[in-house]
Amino acid sequence: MKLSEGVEQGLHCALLLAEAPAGVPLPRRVLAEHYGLPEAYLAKHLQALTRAGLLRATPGPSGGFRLARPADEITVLDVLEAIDGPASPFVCQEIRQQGTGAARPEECTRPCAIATVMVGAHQAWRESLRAVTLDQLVKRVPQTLRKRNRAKFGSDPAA
Amino acid sequence: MKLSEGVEQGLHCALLLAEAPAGVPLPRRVLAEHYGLPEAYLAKHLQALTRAGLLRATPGPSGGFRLARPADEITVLDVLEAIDGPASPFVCQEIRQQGTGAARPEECTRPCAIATVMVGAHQAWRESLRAVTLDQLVKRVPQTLRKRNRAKFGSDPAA
DNA sequence: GGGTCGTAGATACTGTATATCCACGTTAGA
DNA sequence: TCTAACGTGGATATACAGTATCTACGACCC
Ligand code: SF4
Ligand code: SF4
Repeated sequence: MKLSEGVEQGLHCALLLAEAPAGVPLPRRVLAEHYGLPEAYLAKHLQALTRAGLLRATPGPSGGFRLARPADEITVLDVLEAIDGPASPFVCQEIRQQGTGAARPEECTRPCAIATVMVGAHQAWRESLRAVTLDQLVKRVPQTLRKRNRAKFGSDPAA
Repeated sequence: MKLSEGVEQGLHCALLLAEAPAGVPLPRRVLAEHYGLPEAYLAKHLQALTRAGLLRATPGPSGGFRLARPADEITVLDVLEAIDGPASPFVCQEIRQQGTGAARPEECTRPCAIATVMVGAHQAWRESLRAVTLDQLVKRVPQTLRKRNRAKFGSDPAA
């Protein structure tokens, strides 16, 4: 079981966009260079985030990506599921209905205990990620680093 | 992100062993046929469970696999991590220290916020699985099915 | 109004990890 | 001693994450 590497890239980029002033879109090239990431691969994830309605993309010169909503309305879970998909890592193979010891259909009317446990665990995982917003993450970024980023991307709100 | 298919197979087999009477080992061939699973592949997972100390394997004629401890001392998490490994699905790539916007080492003394959130989610997931034992799962198996299994594997405790 | 550049978007290809299978060696019982 | 079970290693097939490339669109400049 391994989470796509794109999730971390997407989270970092979303976090950086949350740090930057609202009106200034950052092009994917800038994002890629800022973190030393392969630009083509990052493009795929930024598209996924855009399709999910988390980012807003504007083409043309001086275009780029920016958050589609306030940073306190975007959760870590939103970003993760936009990139990695909402599916549960546990996929049922209906083992109980196969082989010589197969259960009869009338014994499978209710979801089996194993599947129930796995669904519960997945929900616990999701809840834990849903509880944190980008806004909360920004506040934990070291002050010195935040200051440098603001200087880099033009912190002047009177644009 | 996808969980290994072997996890479900391992869980079903462990559950069946928990249903069967304690002293009777079941050979892997019987387990495989009971659920219609590829025997060679199942062998790999049963070995993993044995190495983890959850099952006890006895070679030779009338040998097979049985639980190494009582069913109420084996959790779903035990089985899952024995087969799929204990690693967190989120692997850190240290993105923050790369690229033109790299953070300085003195800004990375504490684990970053993103990693913290992911670790927390993983722990929530594990706790949810640790809370359920094989014994509890057995009680949720339909009575008719349980009866059939006992009849099949010899329920006589006076062996 | 037309040309040009810089952006996102879509598509095709490659590499790696997972799932499956097989063949041999080892151990314990009859 | 022969048989039936587990143990181990490696070869093969396949699915998916990761990579590179090409196309379409919109703003800006002339
Ligand atoms: S529903 Fe339960 S019994 Fe059926 S295949 Fe899934 S885990 Fe196994
Ligand atoms: S520790 Fe945090 S900042 Fe560093 S690579 Fe991991 S998620 Fe990113």
